[in-house]
Amino acid sequence: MLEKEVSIMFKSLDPLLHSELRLAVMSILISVEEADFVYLKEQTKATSGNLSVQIEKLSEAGYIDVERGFQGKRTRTVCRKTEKGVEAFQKYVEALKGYLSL
Amino acid sequence: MLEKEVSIMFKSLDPLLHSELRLAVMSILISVEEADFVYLKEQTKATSGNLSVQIEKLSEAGYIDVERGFQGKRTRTVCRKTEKGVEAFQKYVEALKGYLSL
DNA sequence: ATAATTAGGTTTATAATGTAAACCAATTTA
DNA sequence: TAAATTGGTTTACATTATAAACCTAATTAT
Repeated sequence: MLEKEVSIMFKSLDPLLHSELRLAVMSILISVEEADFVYLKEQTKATSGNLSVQIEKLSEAGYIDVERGFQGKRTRTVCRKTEKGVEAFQKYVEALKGYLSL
Repeated sequence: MLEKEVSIMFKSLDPLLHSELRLAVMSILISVEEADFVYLKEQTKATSGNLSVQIEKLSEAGYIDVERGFQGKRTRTVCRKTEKGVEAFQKYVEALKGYLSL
């Protein structure tokens, strides 16, 4: 009985979300319809390289959609959360609560 | 003005605590006076090697005290949170809330 | 008595991750 | 036209996480 309680104590934390920058990106995208590279960079204070890599990972995982297009003549990369991304985020938050006793 | 709000959005996450296993260990120690290696291993389902390494890191950081002694004739490693560890944990939880909108 | 097994770990080697620095192409400004 | 800026990507390095191998002491089986 005790063992059963124990086994549910610490759910594993999705490694894709358990990363400071990727979590920040998802956090922003959850609360907003879309956000472009420049905006995400400002908000997270990440370097371009790091942000580029982490966006790519979230995209590969299917947690966000990335659309590379143009704003006038300049390139513009726009990101949006996916259904899958939202679910993963919610699940991550629930799992994390087990660690924080929230 | 908006910029000021932005700058406080994502507080940086203590890398020592932003690790699944180390966070689990701290989480246990927060709620309990002391816990030995075997208990921590059971609760976290970590391998001995990984647990050993992460305990050492928390200890080096001054977040926990580690006492190597004996239980009868067998060795027994007991861990306890420190004041510094508790403060770091609380700060981490507060910072994390900014990412989860809790 | 000694050989094998278990308990309680630590050390070491490898794989995965995170990050910054260097780079590139296009655009704008001097 | 040269220099600087924008909007990124690629690459190389440092850090981290993890498992596997190892070690010592104690227990159990032969």
